[in-house]
Amino acid sequence: MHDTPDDVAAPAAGSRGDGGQPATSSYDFATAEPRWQRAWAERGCFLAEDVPAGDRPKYYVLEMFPYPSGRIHMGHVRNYTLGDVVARYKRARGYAVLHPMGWDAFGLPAENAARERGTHPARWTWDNIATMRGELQRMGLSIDWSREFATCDPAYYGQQQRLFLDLLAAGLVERREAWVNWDPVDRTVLANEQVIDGRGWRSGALVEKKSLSQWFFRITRFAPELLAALDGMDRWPERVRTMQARWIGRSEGARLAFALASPEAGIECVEVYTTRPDTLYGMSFLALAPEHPLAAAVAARDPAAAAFVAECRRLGTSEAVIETAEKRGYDTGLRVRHPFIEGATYPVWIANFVLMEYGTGAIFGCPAHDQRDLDFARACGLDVRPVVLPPGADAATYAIGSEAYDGPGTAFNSGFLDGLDQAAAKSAAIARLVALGIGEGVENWRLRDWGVSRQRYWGCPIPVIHCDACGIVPVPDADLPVRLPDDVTFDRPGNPLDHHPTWKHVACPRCGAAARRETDTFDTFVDSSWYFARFCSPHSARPLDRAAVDHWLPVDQYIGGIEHAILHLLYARFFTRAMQATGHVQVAEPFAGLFTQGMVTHESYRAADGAWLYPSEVDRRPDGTAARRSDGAPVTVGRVEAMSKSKRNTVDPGAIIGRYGADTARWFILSDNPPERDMEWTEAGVAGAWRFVQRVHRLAAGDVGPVPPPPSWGSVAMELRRATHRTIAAVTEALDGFAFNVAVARLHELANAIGAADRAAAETGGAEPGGADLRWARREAVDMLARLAAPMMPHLAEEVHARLHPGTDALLAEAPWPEADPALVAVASVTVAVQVMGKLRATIELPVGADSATAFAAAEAEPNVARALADRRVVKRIHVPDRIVNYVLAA
RNA sequence: GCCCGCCUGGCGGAAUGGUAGACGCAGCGGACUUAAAAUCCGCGGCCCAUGGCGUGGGGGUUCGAGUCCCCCGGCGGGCACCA
Repeated sequence: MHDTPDDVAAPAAGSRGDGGQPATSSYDFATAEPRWQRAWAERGCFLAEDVPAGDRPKYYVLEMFPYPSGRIHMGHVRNYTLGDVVARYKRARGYAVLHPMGWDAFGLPAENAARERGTHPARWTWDNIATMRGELQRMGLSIDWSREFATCDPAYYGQQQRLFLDLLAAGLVERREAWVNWDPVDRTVLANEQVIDGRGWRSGALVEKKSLSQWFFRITRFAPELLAALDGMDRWPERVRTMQARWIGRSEGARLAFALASPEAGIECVEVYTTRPDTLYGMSFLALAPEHPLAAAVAARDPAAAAFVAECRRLGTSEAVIETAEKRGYDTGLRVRHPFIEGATYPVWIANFVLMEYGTGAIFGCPAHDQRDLDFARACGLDVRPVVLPPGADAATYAIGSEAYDGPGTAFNSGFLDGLDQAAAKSAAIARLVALGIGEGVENWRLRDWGVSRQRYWGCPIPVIHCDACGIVPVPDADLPVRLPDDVTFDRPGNPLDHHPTWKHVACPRCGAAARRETDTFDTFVDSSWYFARFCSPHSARPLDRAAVDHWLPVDQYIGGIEHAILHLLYARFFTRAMQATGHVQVAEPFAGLFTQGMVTHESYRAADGAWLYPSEVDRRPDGTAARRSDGAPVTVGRVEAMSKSKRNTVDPGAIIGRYGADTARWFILSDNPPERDMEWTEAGVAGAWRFVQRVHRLAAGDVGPVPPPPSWGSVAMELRRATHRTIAAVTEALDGFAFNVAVARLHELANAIGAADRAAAETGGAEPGGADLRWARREAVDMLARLAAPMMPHLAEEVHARLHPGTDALLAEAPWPEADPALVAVASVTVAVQVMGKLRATIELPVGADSATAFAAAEAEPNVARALADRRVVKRIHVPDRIVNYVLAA
């Protein structure tokens, strides 16, 4: 049987030593939580101003906004709890906090729902939003709901259209014919980043190549800045910065033209990009991508070449990735001249490992110093000629085996480059190429422009009109937003906007002739590339209000999943720079601090027939086995892994909150481990959090109202006060460092200290008559427990606060963060470890700041220490005040 | 293959180069109870125990290493023919 809160009986009365006050019954979160949520809402505790009048410093906390898929999941609970702790804590620390919420509401699932169930995407989306808003509100998040928006609202996407037209006018958008990744299942174009292992990131279908006219954001224009700025982003995780740097992929090298010994179909030379111009003397072949124009020219007259090219294309996206592609090639019979060696020529091959998309689609092969070239040379019987001599190697005998050498060294066998180190050889080679007029030093980027056209209905319409006479015409500002039509059908594949009988037919705004609307919509990553800025002035009639964004941006703390390390975060960074260039914002970078949370995991369960079972369908037995609840059939307990619908190892946040309350769910999700790591959701863990919530409630039961300060303090009261103030300091430090699990541990300790004081009080009654000092100290301790726990369990904290401060209507949500009294944090004496040769022999109690003479005397008085030192010569004595004493003995 | 991270009791984890294992979970013992639940208290790394060994393994720096350096292993993640 599973316990529910309702089954839990009231705790025993008189458990405290303060006169036998009966404790109250267990905490009724079900009425308390909504009550405090209403109180916060009525007082507008969490409302921010677009441009605040006061002089409080600003703090913008943002969690990645959710896609309204239907219900919230535990990943959301973790994400939004983390953000809420930060928001509530910073608010208490005196910041004016902006903590908004919205909906990433465009996207394919809404259209899939329309196709599968006949629900209109808008209806489906808005229903989901309503459900999920309710679930988030039950979590008690300190969100400014007056700023809420959904990206599928014309009020939002209309402004996005304005931004787009500004970017278009600024030359940051381009339309061009491009080979695109076509997802045949979703029937849409995918960005390179959305193709994973040759498959669509959402559908999993094998991606095909297709040529279409597309809109592109010119993200490559900002590649240098996007890369350089990563260095200064010290509040981003190192690995995210590394991933982005690699994605942007700057390299330095040379671009040079190889002259063909005899022209082919009018082509006289082949351009090559290389990062190793210093190894040109080691060349043994030139290789072309199968899609290279020269390869096509050869294929046009050579059926065998054509067959090889066709085979590469077939293997291209699919099997080449699955198999560990073997290097293969086709000798075209053509030859190119070496740029430096008079009269030398090399064969031109078509090779399956050369990519048309990177560099120039052709390479020169230097097998000795590039592993891929070496593999290819060995497979095709080509020369291997070393031209870089590793330090210490002998030029006469140095040879390449099965591994290419790409380390540092000195050029040899290299004509005018001989004896130069790598850097010098590179510049000398480039200088010669320039002098010969056949090449130059260049930098190259891996980053591609961002194609944003999607052949979908449920997205933001791209606000342009195609006119046969005028070409591409922006939709005039007065005609914005370009709204999606409601009356669409999903009974055939492709884009419903294109099928719509009237929507796309409009008059050209410029010449008035019949023209067509663009029927493509934006990639939904566009929607999420500026939403954080819109939150600053969500109701503005322009995309952004300069005063508001200048005040609030950048986001001080952004929190979300690592899965967005490249796509979303890079697009948002680009968009911010684009908005800066068009005068919409002042800042260049959107997110000053980034925190990436770990996943929520759970055991998975399988019945004998192999079917996955939900945790709620399974009973865990004390002996570690598991059984299906419905019939007791045995269940196999599987791996602990990320919660997913397919494995059914999900736990419904709504059910947890309904059963235990939001505070318990929040407390558990924070308590078990550091937030950047994966956490395992367990029933036992929730139950533990539930017990602590109840315990805090019990500690605040009974007579806890205001008491006059006592004239003096007994030792029990003083000890409790010290524990309280140490906790204030420790929890503050933990929250500053995102160590929420440590903050939880420190609060457990304070609760333990209150319990210990209660027991001591039962014995001594305190120093003051009637235990006035203890009553005061205890009340302080409970007060601080509630205030320090408030960012994490806000409802119960309010409940306790209200009980401690009867008659006040001040809310804890508006109260300042407590400050530790340094005099109480400081301790009078410390336990100092005594080591002999680094091994612990004793501990001694010393006054704080005791000098070395005192420390050594006390240490040597310890029998264990004296014994260890007996008959040995002490070479050195070390004393680190308040820390340690160590004796070094002669060998 | 390359890059990044991680490895501490039965489990999650804590620990400015200074007493390793805070705090919690699970466990065991006790109190309370007619009984159970709940609650409260206590115990808890390992061993040949006045001592010895212990933070994946091996080496190093240091008076002192979970922490710093080098090598190796394992696990996880990211990128992947980027010329």
